[in-house]
Amino acid sequence: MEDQVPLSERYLKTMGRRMTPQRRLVVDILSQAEGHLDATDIYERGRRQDARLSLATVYRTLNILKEAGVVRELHLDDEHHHYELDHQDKHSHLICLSCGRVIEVDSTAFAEAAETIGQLYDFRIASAHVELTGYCADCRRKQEMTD
Amino acid sequence: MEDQVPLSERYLKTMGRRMTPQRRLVVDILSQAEGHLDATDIYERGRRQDARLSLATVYRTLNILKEAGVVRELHLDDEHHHYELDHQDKHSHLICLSCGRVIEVDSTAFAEAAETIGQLYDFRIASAHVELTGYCADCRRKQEMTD
DNA sequence: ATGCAAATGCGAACTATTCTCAAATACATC
DNA sequence: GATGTATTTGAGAATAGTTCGCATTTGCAT
Ligand SMILES: [Mn+2]
Ligand SMILES: [Mn+2]
Ligand SMILES: [Zn+2]
Ligand SMILES: [Zn+2]
Repeated sequence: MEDQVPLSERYLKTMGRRMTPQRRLVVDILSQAEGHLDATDIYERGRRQDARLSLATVYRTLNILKEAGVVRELHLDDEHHHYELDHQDKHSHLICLSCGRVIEVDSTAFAEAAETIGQLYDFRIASAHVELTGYCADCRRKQEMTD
Repeated sequence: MEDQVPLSERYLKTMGRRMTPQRRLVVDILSQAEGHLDATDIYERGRRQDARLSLATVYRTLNILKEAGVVRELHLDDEHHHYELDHQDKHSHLICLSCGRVIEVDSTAFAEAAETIGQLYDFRIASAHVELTGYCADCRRKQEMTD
C-alpha cells in the first residue's frame, strides 16, 4: 500500500506532465491516509515535510491527479471536496444527510456495472464514484423519538 | 411529468416544513426543465414568475429538497452544483474530464445494487448518485492526433 | 380570526478555489 | 555533465459560489 508514487509518475508522463517533489508528496500523503482528506489536510501534512509547499500547488496537483484518474474527488458534504486514491479496493460511500457520517461499503458490483456501461458508450472511465445519500439507522431512530 | 408539487409537499410536511410559493416555484421549474439546472438558472427562471424571489431562498430551498430526497445535487464540474428532480427514471452521468460533456445513461442496474446495499447497512437511501468520470470518444480521438 | 414558529429578501460576509506573474526547476537534448 | 526551454511553483490578490444576520412577512395549527 506504499509506493503509489512510481505508478502515479507513469500516469503523469502519459499526460505530458512532470513529476515534482510536491506531487510526490501529495501522492505519498494520500497513500498513507486512513480516511478522506481535504485540501487543507493535505497542505498541513505536506508542510511538515516541505515547509515551502503552497496551498495553490496542492489544489493544482489534486486537479491533475484527478484528470489522470489517480485520485477521486469526493463530495461528502457541501463545504469542500475530499480526496482519496482511486486505486485501492473498490468501495463506495453512504453519506448521512443528518449527521454527515460516511460509511464505506464494498462496491464490486457497481464497478462491474460501470465497466459494462463504459464499453457501451465508448467512454474511458477514469473514476467510478457512487454516492448514496440518505439517513443512517441512528439518525432515523432519533428522528422517530421526536415525533 | 407535471405535478411533482403535491408529492414534494408531502415530503416537506414529513420533515415539519412548510410549503410556500417560492418552494412550489422551484419544484415546478425543476420538473419542467430538460437538463440540469444550477442555482442561478433556477433563480433567473423563477424571477420571471415572481420578481421578488431571492437567490438565498433558491439555495435554501434546494438544500431542503435535497435533504427530503426530492432533488439530487450533481457535481458535474467544479464551478457549482447542478440540480435535478430525483423521481424520474433512474439514470446516471458520464462526465468527460476533457470537454465537460455529460452523457446520461440508464442505470437500472445501479439502482438495484443500491437497494441491496441500503438494506444490508440499514441505511435509508434518499438518493443514489453514480458519477463516472473519464474521457469521451471524441476527446480520446483528438488526444491521439496530437501525439 | 389569532399567534407564533418558520420562511423570506436583501445585503453583507465567508471561504473554497483559482488566477497572476516573477522566480525556480524538471528533463529532453546535446 | 552542461544548456535551454517549457513547465511548475509560491505568494498573495481576486473570484465566485454559498451562507448568514436580521427585520419583516407568512404558513398553518389552534
Ligand atoms: Mn473512501
Ligand atoms: Mn441527469
Ligand atoms: Zn446519520
Ligand atoms: Zn470529451
